[in-house]
Amino acid sequence: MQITLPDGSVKSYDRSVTALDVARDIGPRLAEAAIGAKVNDQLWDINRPLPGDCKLAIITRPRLEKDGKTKGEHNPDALYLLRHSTAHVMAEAIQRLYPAAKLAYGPPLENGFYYDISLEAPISSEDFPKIEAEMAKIIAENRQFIRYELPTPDGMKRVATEGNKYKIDNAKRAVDGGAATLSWYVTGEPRRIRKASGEEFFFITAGPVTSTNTFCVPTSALQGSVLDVSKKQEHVSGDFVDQEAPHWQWEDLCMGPHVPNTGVIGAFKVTSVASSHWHGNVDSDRFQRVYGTAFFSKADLDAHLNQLDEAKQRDHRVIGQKLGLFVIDEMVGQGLVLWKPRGGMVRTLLQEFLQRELLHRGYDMVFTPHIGKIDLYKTSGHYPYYAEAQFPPIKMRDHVGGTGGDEEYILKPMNCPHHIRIYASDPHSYRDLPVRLAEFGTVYRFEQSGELSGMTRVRGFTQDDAHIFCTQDQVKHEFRATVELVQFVFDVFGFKDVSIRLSLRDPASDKYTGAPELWDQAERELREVLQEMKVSYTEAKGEAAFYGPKTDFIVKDVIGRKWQLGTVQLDYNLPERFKIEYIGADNKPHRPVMIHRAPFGSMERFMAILIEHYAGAFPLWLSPEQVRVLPISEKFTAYGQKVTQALSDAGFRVRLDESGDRVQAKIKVAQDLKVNYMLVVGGKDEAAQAVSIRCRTRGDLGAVPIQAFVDKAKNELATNGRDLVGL
RNA sequence: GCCACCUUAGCUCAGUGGUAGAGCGAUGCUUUCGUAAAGCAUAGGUCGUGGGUUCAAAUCCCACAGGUGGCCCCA
Repeated sequence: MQITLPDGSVKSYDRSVTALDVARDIGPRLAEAAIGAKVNDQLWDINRPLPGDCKLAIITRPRLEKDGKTKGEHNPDALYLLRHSTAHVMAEAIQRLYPAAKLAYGPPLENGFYYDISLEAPISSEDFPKIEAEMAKIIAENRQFIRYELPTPDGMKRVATEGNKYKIDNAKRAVDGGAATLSWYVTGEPRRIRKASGEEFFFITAGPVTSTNTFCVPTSALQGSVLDVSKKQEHVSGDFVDQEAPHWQWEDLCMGPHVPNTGVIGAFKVTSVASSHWHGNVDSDRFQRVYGTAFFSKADLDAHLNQLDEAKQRDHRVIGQKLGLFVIDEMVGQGLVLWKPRGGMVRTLLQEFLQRELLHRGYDMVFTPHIGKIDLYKTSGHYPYYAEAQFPPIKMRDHVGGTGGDEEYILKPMNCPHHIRIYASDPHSYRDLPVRLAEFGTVYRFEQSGELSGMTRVRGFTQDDAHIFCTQDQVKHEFRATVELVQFVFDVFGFKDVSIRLSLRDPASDKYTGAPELWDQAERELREVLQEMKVSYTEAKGEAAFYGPKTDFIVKDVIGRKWQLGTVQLDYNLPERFKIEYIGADNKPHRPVMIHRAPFGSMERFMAILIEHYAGAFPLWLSPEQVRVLPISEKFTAYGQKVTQALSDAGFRVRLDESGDRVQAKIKVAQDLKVNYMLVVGGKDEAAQAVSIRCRTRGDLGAVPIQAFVDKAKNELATNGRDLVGL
């Protein structure tokens, strides 16, 4: 057997070996730290015989710093194994506490793991300590994870015997996916029984012993952590001279792999419980989804929990409240955002910034109303396709005209139909194209109540929307220009962790409108442009808009949820539905192509992410309050007013703190509000006609003449923050 | 929409069946102060809403509303 190690060296064996055997041959310290392996880039149990010639990398537990934290970066593979194993430990603990619990599915996650479990009574956070205590016992017992495999017919029989329909389903899926065997992991060495003849057997049982869920194998069948069950017997007869008392033994149908034993789990926590559904289907069985996380050390866990706490402080809902940026008022309605003056200032600045950029890039601004007649949306396809996501129609009767008919309007769920009608209001020559119509257009969607969340998911929001009408020849150029616009915008705000998703239709679904050939063409063109631009992206089937494929820009919020911000969508369908035209060089009518695009996505969601991105500390150009003047006592209020006026005249957003507080208190207040610069003014400053600058991050920067501060601050704006005041 | 949990002063929160509390904020007075909270005083609450149990409910039960975490959804 030829084993190729990561450094390229090769080890040869003429016998079956496990990754641990190889690790031992390399060095005792490696073997000591080894908890798993990667075999041909696939995770593998450290004690499982290697499959033959292969590439092998040993996964070790991390080295710890003096303070107990992992040295350097966490190894995702090591954490994966650890958390997958901890999920088993938690499931066992829950089954011990609630014997009726049926397990469904328990994968590791980026920051932890969960297990979907069917329980008779729901559990709550009050039950966590009990579960954690039970887990701690299992970990203290330092039990081995032992793997055994059964050929699929035998394996299916075994899951059927256990009678857990979810596991039966998991097994069926594995078999349908081509698995030749099914594997189980036993937590802990099984009970041993010994016959008078000296033969020793493991007595394998799933959960509490019954007549049907047990079998026996000779103890010699345990090699490494793998139990060879090819010689299993349902019953062993004869005289037993030594028999361990029946004890609880736990196993789970599982692909693995796992860490070698439960003792590897250094620190863990059950973090939350929520509900989920079998196969994600609402009409199907409901599970308790119990979340937890695990680390190799207590210090790592504490650091992680601290980080979560800090993230909570960065949450836009928390900061929005603290800084007075926005409020969502019960009396106004769910999911309807009220932008308070400070938030409104930021939004105005965002709009000014983008609008300047759009005008520069050949867009025209338009305005359209918030409602439209229902036929408009029937033509566009919104109404029949997404009726349940819209506010119900407003019925109007024409009393004055007496025509007697009812007219129905809906709050617009999208701006495109209105923009299409603007396009259609004039004849167009190919010479006019592309036509780029932009609007900060407010739309209303009746999102499910359970989905609403701060400013990231709301029922009324304003898209920084635009629709580009162009010829087929112009599509790729225009599409590329819009993607570049989105990239430009994200760059201005310093968003680094952005993923690009090419959202395609799911050919199996019937929720899309338009001919498949047009979809294929649009999807092909988007893909080509992204490839030409050499941007990395992932493709997501089924994520397209109902009228066309799109390129979405996804960012994460502070608690790790992913949100789509910018989007660029290619659309052959709406021009067709509205039968819009332009006259080509051949003097014949042609159908233009539409591109929908929104760099921010919506003002609300963008603002939410921006608040979290900056932790509320907006850069000078975006700050609702750039400067606050702080007289050291009320005696200097008059001079403070003079300074405030000078700054205001110079175009800055500035306030004077006229309270009777001491300057320390004024600073505290201004710091908490994340004001960029505080100007402390007292007798010395007045005498010199100066201001003492304090920066919210860099503290006291010393005194300068008023005009000098104005110039420095203007320079900071002009250089987009590269030249900071005080440097 | 579904499941679980939560809702007490403007904000953050304590209060597990027996007369509603704290800190911050607000207001007033004193202090007139040089870089992250001066001192004192006062006001502010039918404890989300409605119903029920009880001699007695912020506290227990039910319904509704809103929020949070998930699920489903997401043009």
